[in-house]
This record gives sequence, C-alpha cells and structure tokens, in this order.
Amino acid sequence: MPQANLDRQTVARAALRLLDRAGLDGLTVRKLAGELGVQAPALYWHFKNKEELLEEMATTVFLDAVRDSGWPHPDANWPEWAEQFGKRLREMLLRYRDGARMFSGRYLTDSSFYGSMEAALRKLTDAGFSLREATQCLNTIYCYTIGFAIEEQAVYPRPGKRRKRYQLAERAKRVDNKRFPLAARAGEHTFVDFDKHFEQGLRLIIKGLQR
Amino acid sequence: MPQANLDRQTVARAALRLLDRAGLDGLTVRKLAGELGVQAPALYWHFKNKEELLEEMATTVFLDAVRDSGWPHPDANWPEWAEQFGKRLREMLLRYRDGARMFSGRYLTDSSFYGSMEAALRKLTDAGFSLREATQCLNTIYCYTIGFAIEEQAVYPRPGKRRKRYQLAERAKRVDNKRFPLAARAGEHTFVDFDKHFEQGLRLIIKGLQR
DNA sequence: AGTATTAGCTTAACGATGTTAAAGCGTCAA
DNA sequence: TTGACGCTTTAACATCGTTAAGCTAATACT
Repeated sequence: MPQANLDRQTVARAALRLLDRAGLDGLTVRKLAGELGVQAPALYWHFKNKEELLEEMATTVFLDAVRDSGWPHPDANWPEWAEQFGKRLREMLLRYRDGARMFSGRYLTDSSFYGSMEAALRKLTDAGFSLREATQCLNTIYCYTIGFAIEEQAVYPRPGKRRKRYQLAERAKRVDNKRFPLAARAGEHTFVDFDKHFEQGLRLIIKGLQR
Repeated sequence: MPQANLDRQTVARAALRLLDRAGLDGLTVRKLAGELGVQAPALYWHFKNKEELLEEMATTVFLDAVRDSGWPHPDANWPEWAEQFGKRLREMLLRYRDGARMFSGRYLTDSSFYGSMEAALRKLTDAGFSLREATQCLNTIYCYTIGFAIEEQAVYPRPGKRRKRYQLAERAKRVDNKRFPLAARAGEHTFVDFDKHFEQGLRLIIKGLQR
C-alpha cells in the first residue's frame, strides 16, 4: 500500500463530499478515512480533533464561494451589492447537505477570510456608511441568511427533496382550519418557493438600511 | 426502589436543566437517566428516540416563553409588537446553553404552537398587512433572530462567559491591522454588546416593513 | 379478594462513535 | 549505513444511541 500523503485540504474536500452523501450526523471519522483509503487515526495527524476538521471544511466552503462567485462585486451600487452578498451567502450554505448547520457558529481560521471582510466593509464605507453601520449591515444580512438556510435545510435536506412532515398535505391534517385559519393558510407562504421568500426578506432588510 | 413514574414533560424539563450544565454535545441519554434516578433505556418508553426528546424540549421552551412573557402582547401598535416579538424570541433562545442550536430546525409537535402563530398573524393582518406580508414579516424576524442567537452563543456559550478565541485581544493578534484596518476595528462592533446590536438589526428589519 | 394484564422499569448487550498510545514503515539526510 | 522524522497502522478505551428480553408494581376484571 503506497503512502496516501494527505493534507488538510484533501481531507476537508473529501469530508465535504461525504457530508453531501451522509449529512452532518453521518459524517464520521471512520467513514471519511475509508473514503481516503486510510485508517481513522491517520486523520489525527492532520487535525487535532473533529471540530478542527469542521473548521477547515467551513473555511474551504467560504473561500470557494468567494473565489467562484467573484464576490464581492466591486462595481455595483451598495443596495445591489448587499443583495448579491445575501444571495451568494445563501448559495454557499445550500451547496452541501446540512451546509448551514455545518457552517453556522463555526470558527474560520484562515486569515484570508479577513480579506473578504475588509473588501466588504470598504465597499459599504465608500458608499457613505460609518464602520459601525457597515458592520451592522453585513451582520444583519449574515444572521438572516444563516437562520433562513438552517430552516430551509430542515425542510429540504437536499434541494427539491422535501421532508415528509413538511408536506403541505401532512401539515394541513395537523393544523385545525377552524381554530387557526390564518396559521393553516400560512403554510403556503412558508414551505414553498424558498428562493422568492428569501429574496423578499433580504430586500426588506436592505430597504431598512436606506436613509 | 420506588417507581419513578416519569412522563414526557418531566423528562424534557430535566433534559433542559442538563442542557444548561452540559451543553448540547454533553446532553446524553445516560446522563439524563442518571439525573432522573433511572436507567437509560427507561427513557425509550417515553420517547421513540433522542430526536423526539429534543422536539419535546424545543416545544417546552417555546410554550414556556409564550406563557411567561405574555407574548404576543395584543395591545401595542404593530412595530412595537414586532420588536417585542423579536426580543422575546431571542430571550427564549438564550435561556439555555446552546438553546439556539437546540431549537433551530427542530420540529414543534404540540398543536398549541399554532395558537401562538395564529395570534401573531392576526395581530399583523389586523394592522393592514396581507397574510403573505404578515407571514413574511414573522419569518424574516424569526430567521434573523435564530441566526443571531446561534452566532451569539458560539461566542458566549453562557451569558457573560466569552470563549477565548473571541476575546478581542486574541482576535487583534490574528488580524493584520495594516492590511485589514476595517476588519480589525470591526471586532469592537461585532463581539461586544450583543443586546444593542441585536436590537439595531431588528429595528432595521421593522423599518423595512414600513410602507 | 384473587387473578390476569399491562405500564414502566431493569439488565444485558450490540454496533458505532471520537480519540489516544504505541509501534511500524518509508523516505530522505548525514 | 545509520539515524531521524513524517505519516500511517494496529489495538484499545470509554462512551454513545438503541434494542431485546425479562422483572415488578400498579391497575382492571371476575
């Protein structure tokens, strides 16, 4: 058996492929090792523990998103830019199964992350925002997007594949149309067309940022 | 040994106390059983599996929040009401360690949940919003709050106790002040005074809802 | 009151998980 | 040729969620 000669990036990318197939709960050190043709403890040469692997995964996803979407679009007025920022963020989180849960609350190590942040902040301060306001803007959009994507992926673990419990028919059976007529009908507006609803919420936030 | 005579509520409340001490990753079936003076498999009489226990916990937290905060305040104009809605939601998520991660994306079983939803939707439709707009409003605030609380609890696992890596001094060491002056200074606006920043973002969303 | 039933628990065990310690192998430098 | 060191293996540990089977105390029925 030749030496595998792994490094953190190779492992993290294999982990992302596995994440897509097995989900966050199915992402185990042994399966990942198997994927790489190696025994489980081998991975502990490259990562202190599983959490550190997850941080590398999150960082990888982030840097990929920045790279292939041309984020953060320097040539656009700030409301357009902010909308793109939110959309790209969501696409990033949806790229892998359980992507939002994997990413959220995780610590990004790579310092090149700060480069993207700097560019984003500059974009907004150049548009006339104070640093405090710019930070606020990014953070609000970021939090909204994280929350949205988590709830979305709870309903659609994979794009297009809705969980049974969230089927409109299933839901309709549970919620009493007589006592809760509004809540009953709200399902139509909550569990379908996530793309549209995300963008509406996003534009709402951006509208609030306008003076 | 007398019979413990547990029920789902008793177990869920003990689980919430344990969650507070041990965190979501430390919340194990065995520890919980120990807490209740019982063997681990005993809990499987009351819950099909751990996920079902987590759903009961989430539902309990939600109904408690509705009960003791008098949510949803029928007597207030809608912007005030919406602000209270967001604040109460966040308080609920912060009440227990890892509360946001525990709650988010979880399925609420109890149908009394729909009662609260109905009241909220009525409040907003009475104020002149269409059902679609009302749903949108609730959902946007909800997602923002979930995302915010997850990030907040990643920094402050317990109120007041900040994680080392997020100490401002630690952060300052990592981010290059020369290359990323804005990102470096943004730390002051991101990792302190979460209460204030949450409310600012929240008001931003509400402002966007105004016609 | 005596007996059958069943709700609620225990004991024992299974397979899987993250992680560590120690030993082994391969490659490159001295 | 020898030594060191980078990377991997084998073996093992404690702990996890969960199931199967059996025990016991409370309830229901005659």
